[in-house]
Amino acid sequence: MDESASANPLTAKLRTIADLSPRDSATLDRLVQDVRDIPSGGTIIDEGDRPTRIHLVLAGWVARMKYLSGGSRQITGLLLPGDFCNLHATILDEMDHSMTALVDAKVAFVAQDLLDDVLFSSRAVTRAFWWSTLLDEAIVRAWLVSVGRRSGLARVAHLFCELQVRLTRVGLATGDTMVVPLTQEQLGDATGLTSVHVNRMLRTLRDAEVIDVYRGRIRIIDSSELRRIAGFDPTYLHGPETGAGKSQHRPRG
Amino acid sequence: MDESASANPLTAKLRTIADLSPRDSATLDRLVQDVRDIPSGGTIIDEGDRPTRIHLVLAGWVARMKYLSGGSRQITGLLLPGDFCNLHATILDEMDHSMTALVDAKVAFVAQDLLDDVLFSSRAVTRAFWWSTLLDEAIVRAWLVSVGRRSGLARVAHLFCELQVRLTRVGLATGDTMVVPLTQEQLGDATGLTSVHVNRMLRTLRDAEVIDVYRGRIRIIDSSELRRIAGFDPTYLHGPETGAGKSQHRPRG
DNA sequence: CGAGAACTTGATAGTGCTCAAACGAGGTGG
DNA sequence: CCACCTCGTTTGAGCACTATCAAGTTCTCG
Repeated sequence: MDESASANPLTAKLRTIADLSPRDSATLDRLVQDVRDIPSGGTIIDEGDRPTRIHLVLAGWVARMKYLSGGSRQITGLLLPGDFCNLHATILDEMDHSMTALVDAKVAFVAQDLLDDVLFSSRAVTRAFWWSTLLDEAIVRAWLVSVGRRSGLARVAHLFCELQVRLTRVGLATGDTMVVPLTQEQLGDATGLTSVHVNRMLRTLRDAEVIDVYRGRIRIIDSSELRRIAGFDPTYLHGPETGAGKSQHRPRG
Repeated sequence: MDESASANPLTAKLRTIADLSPRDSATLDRLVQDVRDIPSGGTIIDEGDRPTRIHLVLAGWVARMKYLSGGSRQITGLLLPGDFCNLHATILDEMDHSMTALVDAKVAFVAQDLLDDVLFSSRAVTRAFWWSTLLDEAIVRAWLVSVGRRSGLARVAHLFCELQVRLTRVGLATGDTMVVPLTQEQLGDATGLTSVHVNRMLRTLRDAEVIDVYRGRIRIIDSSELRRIAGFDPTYLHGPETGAGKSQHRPRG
């Protein structure tokens, strides 16, 4: 959208921790060649497919999801603009989950060779890509912690805290408001809850005047209270804004 | 233990998918220089620490764990011999979780430079390391699916199915029996259940004559029934033994 | 043999699920 | 412009899976 700077959200994201030269930035733009529009609900790659390209989300939201035989499903990751779907997926035989666009999305399809070229183009870029990979892993682990050990209310709150940080990094959230185009069913699939229960947790957060939800737009009214409810410690997002909220863990037994 | 072949469980694991030359195998052994004994319950690296080395488990079991402020904790990964704790962790500022030995363990501490040397020593090794990294990610995601969408019984069963495959790869399980030195509380921390409930699920599996648990040793009596209960599809472990159980997912909505 | 850790089991409570129905908003065709 | 249809949200009632609390019991090891 902004033509003066790079329109590449990946650059914005990597700048979170890396000092990218204009040349690095230009190199990253080389990834954006084969851009495809994926309509809302469209599949980018399906379980069982053999991956041949790497995917980079440029616009819209994409979910990593796994369907179970009973018909239920779990969203194991939300990919925002600037996020990759598996940097080296082409090494694997077949996909064990699928990637679906949750809203109309733009996705760059990148050949592994091109990716490798870019990846090793400079020390800063290599390092930034590794950071990005480790961040993705950290996010999945944080989700596992949420789903395994937090209450429904805390899970929903925690997801919002995370999204606020991630969206801010790519310029998609400013201040206290962000667009979260997820249905309550999708929120449930991401947090391991049912849509009915998500609805009740949202109402609780609204009644407590912690957040305001209106038409896919979330306004965080009381950020510190939201983080308290969530037990949110941004350390795992490994950014510069981490500061403040250090964890107070205490080993047991 | 077996002096004739490489005593390096990493080699055994990577051979699952890679054709490693004797030279590759020797290169991998170079990682095993600074080996430390970690007693049961000992911490390898703690939340908040700045990682300076990569860790490779050689013997024993190690858990990735995250403590929450309420005192509860979630195990987000079980590292068996041959498993790395974060190939490039040194890129990150500080650990967002800790690594603890669940039994007496031997862990190789590897400098990032040495690791990089080995990593790029041959095309086969580079590829094998990537496979290993992607596998780790896939396992976390599978745990997330379990905890988010499976019943307590299925979660416990699924973990056993996974461990059976992983232990077999490094020669620690033969046939239907494996040593699983986890307390019921630790099983609970891994599956998002309480120790009491784990106990009941184990009893259910035992009463159904699906598994036999005795003194930290598990014998799988009815493998296909265990996999049915778990909804286990080994595809995510991306090995050659994947074969048989293809998933039958059916997208919804 | 004693002490502590881990396992078992029972009773009770509660968080979150299931089933059901009504309501609201957006889109489409008449 | 309105009827109608669909998808998503909202709310209620009842239930079930899993947590919590509380003893016992068994195992392990010094």
